[in-house]
Amino acid sequence: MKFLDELNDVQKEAATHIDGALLILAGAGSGKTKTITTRLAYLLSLGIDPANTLTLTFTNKAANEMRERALSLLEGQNIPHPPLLSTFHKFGLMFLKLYIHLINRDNNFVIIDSDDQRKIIKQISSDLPPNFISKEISKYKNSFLTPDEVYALATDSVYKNLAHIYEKYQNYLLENNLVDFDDLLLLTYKILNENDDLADEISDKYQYIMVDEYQDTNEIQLLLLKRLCKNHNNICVVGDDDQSIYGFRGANHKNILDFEKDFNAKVIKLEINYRSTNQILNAANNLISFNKNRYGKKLISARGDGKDIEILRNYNEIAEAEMIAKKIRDLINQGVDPKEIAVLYRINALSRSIEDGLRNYGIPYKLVGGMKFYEREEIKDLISYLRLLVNPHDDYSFKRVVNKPRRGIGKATIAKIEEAKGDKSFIEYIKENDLSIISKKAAKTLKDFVNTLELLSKMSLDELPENLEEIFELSKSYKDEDKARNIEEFYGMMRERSDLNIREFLNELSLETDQDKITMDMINVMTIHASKGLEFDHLFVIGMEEGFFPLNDADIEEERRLAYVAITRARKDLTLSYVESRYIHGKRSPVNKSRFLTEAGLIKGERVELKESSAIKTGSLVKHKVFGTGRVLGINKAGNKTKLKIDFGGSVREILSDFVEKV
DNA sequence: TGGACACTTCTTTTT
DNA sequence: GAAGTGTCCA
Repeated sequence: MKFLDELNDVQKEAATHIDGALLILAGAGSGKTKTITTRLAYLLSLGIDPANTLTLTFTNKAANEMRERALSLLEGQNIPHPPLLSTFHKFGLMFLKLYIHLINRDNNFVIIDSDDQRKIIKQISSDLPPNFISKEISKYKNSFLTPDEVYALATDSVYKNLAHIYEKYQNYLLENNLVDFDDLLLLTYKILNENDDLADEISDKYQYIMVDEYQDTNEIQLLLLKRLCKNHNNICVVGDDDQSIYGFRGANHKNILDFEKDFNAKVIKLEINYRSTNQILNAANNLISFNKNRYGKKLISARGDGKDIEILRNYNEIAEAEMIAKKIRDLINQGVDPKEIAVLYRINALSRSIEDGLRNYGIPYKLVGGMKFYEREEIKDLISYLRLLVNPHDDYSFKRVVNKPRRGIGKATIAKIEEAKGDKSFIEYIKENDLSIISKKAAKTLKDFVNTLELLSKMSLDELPENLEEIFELSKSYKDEDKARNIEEFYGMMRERSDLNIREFLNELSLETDQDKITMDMINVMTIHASKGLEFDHLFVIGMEEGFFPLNDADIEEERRLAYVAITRARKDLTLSYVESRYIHGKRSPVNKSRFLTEAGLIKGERVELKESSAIKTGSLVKHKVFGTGRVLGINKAGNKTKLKIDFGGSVREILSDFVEKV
C-alpha cells in the first residue's frame, strides 16, 4: 500500500491496526487526520466493505474532509460505494428516521435548535434564566432522569420548579413531535438499548467504527458507542485529552482518560509535531504539565528551533491593538500571506478593540464565527415560515411570523386568541372560529394568512421562494440590504435542494453550521474555541490576563487546555499579549498578567499566587454562619465586591460573597 | 399596536 | 457598551 509510506512508524502502526479497540492519542499537529483517514483507506483497500464502516465526527466539515482525503488515497481502486462518515447527530437523525416508531413516535419529527429550545422554555416559565434551565434540562436528559425523578431528588423549591418545567418541556416536544439535539443521541441510544436484536443488527453492520475528537464526547455518546460495538469491540478513537475544551457543553474529559479501561484498548501516542517550532512546543509542554488530569505526553518538534515567543505588554487595550496592527502591517509589507495571520482571544468581548485597531490601519480582516447566518433574525423568520408549512400546530413559529412583515397583528390580538383557543393551535382555532373576539380587520387578516399558508404548504421546495416572496415580500420588506441579501441567499439554498421535501430540508439545515463555511483568505480574528483544528504561521493571542484568561470562576484545567490549544495553533511565530488595564462591560479595570505566561516558562522568576478556584456559581450550594445552607440563584458584581442572591430554604437574601462558603 | 425608555446582564458554543 | 427584556404611554 503506497499511501502507508507517507506515515511515520507510529502513525503507520495506528493506521494498520485492524481488530480490537484502539486509542490514538494524537497531540496537536501530530498528523491526526492523516493517520485516521489513512486507516480508513487501509481498511477499504483490504477489501472491507465500506458499508461495514462508520466514522463519527462532530462537524460536517470534518466528516466531509475526511471522506475526501480517504477516497483520494484510494484513487484508482474499485470502491463499491463511499463509506459512511457522519456527525454523531446526523447519524442519530438517520437512525431515528428508520426506527423512531419503536418508541411509538412518528418519523416526521422536526429538529429544534438551542434557540428554539430557549424560546419554548421561556413560554413555559419566566422566573429563571432560560439559559440556566436549558442547561439543567440537558443535564437531566443526559443522565436519563425523568421529570418525576428530578422532582424526587430536588431539595429546594428552585429544583422542584425545574422538574416541573422539564416535564412541560418534554410534553411540548412530544405534542409537537419535536426532537432536540440531545434527543437525536438519547433516543437513538434508548432504542438500541431496549431492542437487543436491533442493536445486534446494527453492531454487525458497522464492524469498524472510528471516532474523531474523542475528547469531546459526552456520556451518551460513550454509551451509544458501547452499543454500536457490542458485537465486535472494533472501535478506533482519536483525540487529545489536552485539547478537551468543550466541558461546558457536556463533553466529558474523563471519557478519553478512561477509554483504555472502558474498551480494553491499545493506546498509541502520536507525539511528533510537524507543525510548530521548539520554542512554541516547549511553551505548550510547560504549560500543560501544570494540569493533573491528563494522560501525559510531550510534543516533540520535527521542525527544530525558530523564533522566540514574544510577550507584549501594553498600557491598555487601545495601545495593544495598535501595536498588534502595526506588527501585522509589517508582516504584510514583508509579503506574508494575510491568511497565515490570526488574532485569538478567550472571550468575544475582546474582539472590539482589535477590530478597531486593524480598521485604523486599514487592514482587512475577517471575524470568524461572529454573527451566524442561521441565527440571523431574518433567516430564523424564514425558517419559521417553512416550519409552519410542515407543521401548522407549531404555535411558536406561528407567533414568530404572524406579524412579519407587519400585518397589524400585535401582542393584544395574539393574547386574546391565546386565551380563547384552549388546547387548539392558533391555526386550528383561526380556521374553525369566527374570531369575533378580535377586530374585524384583524380577523380577516388572520383568516387570509392561514389560507395562504395552506396553499403554500402544498408547494415544493423550489416553488416556494418565488411564491413566498410574491405573497409576503419577505426580502423586499427589508430596507436593510444585508437582510434582503441573506434572504435571497437562503432562497437560493432552497432551490438547490429541490430533491428534498420541506421537512427533510429543515432537518438537514438544523444540523448544519457556519463552521462548515470557514474559508481562509484574510487575517482571521476569532475566539480560541473557533480556532481549534486550524493553524497559522503568525499568531497573536490577546488578553493574557487573570480574569480574562483564565476567566474568573472557570475550571482552571480546562482554561489551561484552552491556552494549550491557542499556543499550538502557531507554526513559527507566536506573540502573547497582555495589558495593564482593560475596558470591559462599560468600565475600566486594572488587570494582572495571566499565570499562564509564567507557567509556560515565558516570564521567569514570577509566580502568580492565586487560589485554585473554589468558584461559586449560580446553582452552587453555599453555607452562611447564621442562615445555614442555601442555593445561589444569581451573582451580582459591583466594583470589587460580589453580591450573591441566595435561597435559604425559601427565603431569598442578598449576601456578600465573602460571608459564605461553598459546600 | 408599537415606539420609547429603563433596567439587567455580560464565557467559550462542533450539533 | 450593547443587546435583550420589561414596562409604560400616545
